[in-house]
Amino acid sequence: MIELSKAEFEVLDALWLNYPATASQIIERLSDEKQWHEKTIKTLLGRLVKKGALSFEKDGRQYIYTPCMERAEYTLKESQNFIERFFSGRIAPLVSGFAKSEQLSQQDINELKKVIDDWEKQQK
Amino acid sequence: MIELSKAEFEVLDALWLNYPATASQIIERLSDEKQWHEKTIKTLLGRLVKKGALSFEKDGRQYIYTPCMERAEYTLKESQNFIERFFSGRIAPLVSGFAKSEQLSQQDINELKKVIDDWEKQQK
DNA sequence: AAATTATGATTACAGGTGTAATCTAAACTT
DNA sequence: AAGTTTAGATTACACCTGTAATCATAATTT
Repeated sequence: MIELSKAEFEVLDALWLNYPATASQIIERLSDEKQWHEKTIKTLLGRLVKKGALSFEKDGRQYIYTPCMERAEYTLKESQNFIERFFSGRIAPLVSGFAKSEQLSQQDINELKKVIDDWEKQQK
Repeated sequence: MIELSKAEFEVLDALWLNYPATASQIIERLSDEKQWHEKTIKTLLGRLVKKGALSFEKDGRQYIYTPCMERAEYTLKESQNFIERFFSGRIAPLVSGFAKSEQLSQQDINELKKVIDDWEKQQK
């Protein structure tokens, strides 16, 4: 699995919003939430390329970046990894921990029910 | 939140198995799964103490370590953090990602149903 | 054409991390 | 009592990370 740092992920996440995109577009998108210097974001873009998380094409002297994987694919791997590390690979204990500490809303419950429902339908 | 590295967490996890415990007991427990040198584990214990994740009492020249928090408490915080970062704080999309990629077993579904059930009962 | 600007590349630098080795002193052996 | 072992403390060191600044160069402006 490609290992991304927190900051690297946030840059990639800004690209996932809409891609391909140039560095300046990504910087623009991040400018609301983060106080990062433009140089910082460029450094992170470079590291993402080096790690194989992004590819780019040249357009004049600019680069046009594209993620090398989909967000869902990446977050799935991260999730598996997380659940393996903290809950021996079982997902229910994670949800159960939320329930016990009153972190679940009725909306969460409804959404979870739907996921279960869909899963069962799909099993037929 | 106390931030622990991967390796630090694994050492703490070995202590959570049964505590209080001495360094040598922890080293013994980890010896099956990890190829860590004894010195490495001692370094990690020291870092855990420094970060405030462990406390200890002296017993002759040995230390007897105790975690400063419960496992469930720590994993809950990590989970919240994780879900915030990758799923904007919503838990259902994480579970849904597992479902879509066929990572859910019937057992997982049963366990999830029980969590939901218990939650609903508790709401009365 | 010269000056300025903007882009990516390279360099910087402190603090965290994995992975120990060495040091120091107390406890145990002989 | 002297030597040896062992526990924790200190030091080591390369790579990762956050956070840029500087450099080289191509494009744009004047």
